[in-house]
Amino acid sequence: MEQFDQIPTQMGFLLPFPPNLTSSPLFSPQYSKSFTSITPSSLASNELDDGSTSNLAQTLVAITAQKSKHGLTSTFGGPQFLSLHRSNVNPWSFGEVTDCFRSKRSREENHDMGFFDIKMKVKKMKGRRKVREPRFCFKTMSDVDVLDDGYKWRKYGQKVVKNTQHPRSYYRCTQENCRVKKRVERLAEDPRMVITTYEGRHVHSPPDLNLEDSHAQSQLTNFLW
DNA sequence: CGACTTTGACCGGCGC
DNA sequence: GCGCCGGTCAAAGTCG
Repeated sequence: MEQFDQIPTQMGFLLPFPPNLTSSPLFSPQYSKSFTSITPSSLASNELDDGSTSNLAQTLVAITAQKSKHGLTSTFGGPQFLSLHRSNVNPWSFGEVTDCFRSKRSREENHDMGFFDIKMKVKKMKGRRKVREPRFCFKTMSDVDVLDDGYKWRKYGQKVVKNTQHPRSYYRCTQENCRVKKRVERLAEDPRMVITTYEGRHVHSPPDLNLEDSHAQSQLTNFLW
């Protein structure tokens, strides 16, 4: 597999607070205050001590190291990332980001934020509470569907979702005892864009990457900013 | 022959 | 209660 050609040259992570964020139907002020942007210092200080952030950093380090290994410069952009889960400074006590897709209502009303809407599930489950793994998702401009993030994945399903012409693929980490999953699909409005959603935390380092490698770690900052 | 992909069936959550 | 839909399973197929 040609590893590195598969890394996208452009990566627009969700969601770098657009100015009109709070005016979106799905981003009422009481929702938007629940979000916290992730900064290099907050990552470093473990301020955002939750699974999604950790896993995001983990994956970014992996991808960055892959780029570094192949002598490529990072062109990843975006000033801020969004915490998608509960944390000390993100006291969104119950709820989760469920879908990083443009909402039906937004489509119908022809909102064009230039970003995706996030649909939030805020109601409680009946009876016992369902525990969901932390998630984060991002979109990339790429010819290939599956980005090489250093981990090994096994495909376990594919589904055509409603109102999209491209199927969604489901992958699981092949590492034993690691329950991380990811789904990959192409954006209906722009098939050049790939939406990747990670769910869960890896309980191991990428097979072909030593995360203790200080070089890889130091690349994270360059990668992000 | 093992690892991986494909694909139809199945299941559970959710909205009406 | 029913039907729709997304997510998962698992048997069969493919590949190296």
